[in-house]
Amino acid sequence: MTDTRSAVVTRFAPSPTGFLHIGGARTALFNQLYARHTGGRFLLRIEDTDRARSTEEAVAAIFEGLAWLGIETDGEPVFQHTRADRHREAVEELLASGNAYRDYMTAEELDAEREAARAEGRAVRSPWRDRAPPTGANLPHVVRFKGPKDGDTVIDDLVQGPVRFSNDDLDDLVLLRSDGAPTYNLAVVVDDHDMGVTHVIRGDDHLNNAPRQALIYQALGWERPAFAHIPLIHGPDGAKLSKRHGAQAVGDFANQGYLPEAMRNYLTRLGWGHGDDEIFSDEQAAAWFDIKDVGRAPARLDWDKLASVNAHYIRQADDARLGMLVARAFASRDPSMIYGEFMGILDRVGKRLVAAMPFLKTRGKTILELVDQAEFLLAERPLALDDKVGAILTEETVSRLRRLAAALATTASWSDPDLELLLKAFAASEGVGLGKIGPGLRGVLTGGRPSPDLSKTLAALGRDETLARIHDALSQRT
RNA sequence: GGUCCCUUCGUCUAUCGGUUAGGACACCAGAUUUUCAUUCUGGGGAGAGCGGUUCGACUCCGCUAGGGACUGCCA
Repeated sequence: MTDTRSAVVTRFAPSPTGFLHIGGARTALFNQLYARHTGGRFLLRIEDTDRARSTEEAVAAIFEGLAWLGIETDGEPVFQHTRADRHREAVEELLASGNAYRDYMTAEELDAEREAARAEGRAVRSPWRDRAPPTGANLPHVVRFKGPKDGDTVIDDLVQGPVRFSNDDLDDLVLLRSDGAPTYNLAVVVDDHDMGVTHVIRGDDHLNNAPRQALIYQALGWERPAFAHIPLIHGPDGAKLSKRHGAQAVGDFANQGYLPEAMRNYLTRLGWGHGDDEIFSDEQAAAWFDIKDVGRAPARLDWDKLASVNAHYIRQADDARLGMLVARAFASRDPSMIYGEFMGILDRVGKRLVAAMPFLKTRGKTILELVDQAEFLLAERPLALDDKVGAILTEETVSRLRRLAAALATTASWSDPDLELLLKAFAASEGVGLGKIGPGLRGVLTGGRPSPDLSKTLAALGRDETLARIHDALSQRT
């Protein structure tokens, strides 16, 4: 492992045109996993050669998304646009060696050529490919790659296997735009080479670019990296994942109450398998992950399975962390809230939530569901009671609740097990089963909201709140 | 239209020429239960179709069908 020349180098190279897509996140994860697995390095490059489309916010969104997911890169990120001079240098080389040419076609001529090429079912080529450049004035032009017309280019894809392309089918792609800016296909090749990338693991949508890039490597006399094109993530209906499927940005999943460790586990398992293993640690994932085990078919996002994995990690998670996440999600329900109020709510409910978390966290699959389940705790007095609760509060129940309140007011211990004993003893003294006590008490304490075992509910509420809620309901009755 | 890729239960997958085709999620039924959940037990459910190769094919090959990507001076 000391031979740095053979050490694996992977990279994630998103273009900052919006948010961090969940599919991109998985690509990043696979790259990181493979680097970890091989003891190599995992780099990040921001593909911002198209300055008009790239925004600061989008760059920030990528960093944020990766940070939230817990994906760390080795070394500083590379911004592609800063390397434009180096890209142009490579183009000069290509021009000099006869592997590129200046193309003076006008927009109209290009349109015509494209149409003709499509009609004839052939690749786009410029007449300037075999023509001497115009003399005199410095006319506007792009630089195109002059690819071979004969032979095949074979990509030995680590996921898809050998894929053969006929060179004649490949367009003479633009290397330099008329404003002198480098294009994607040129920049990736130069940057991957300069960064020492050995394994290009990226989305399936780039498979068609691979032969063009391979040809550029060849023309530049560079050794090409290994390619691994992983299938895209589709929505539950099999179509490309889009907004209407509920979420596509990493941030959406965060907002919907999924834990980053659950996302990592789920995403890793999506399109990759290791026997029957479903739940595994980051260390296990790194130890097991190999590109050859990545599936070749696109995988659909399954919300139920994600939720199930998330539920597992919620149960494992630290109570204090969960308590704050739930409190924050609860407070965030009101978008008009100002920061001070927000902190106030966190302060008011945070502690109660953390204390209740041991039995609360088995009751929901996402943080948002936990908020629903914690609602009985968070609601402020006096509680609105739903109709069902009203129906339970018969004369008999009410008088029984009075006697129970008295017993609760004087009991020495307010712990869950003692409260359970008290409840049972009370039921016995009334000569009835717990079924006669439970619904009424639960009703006045929660207003009809879902809640855990009665004794746990009492314990979570605390003595003062419990008695106050009972009195609220009783005074409403009479 | 052209080039390329894909196809095992509803979903994610295991299998890497010989298995009653396994697991997980989801679903259904039952048990437990003071609400809602949880938990437990059991159950149904798959090799797209058609041809080859082979003693033997989910596994290899071909065709068909269906799905997808690309086809930009976007990445």
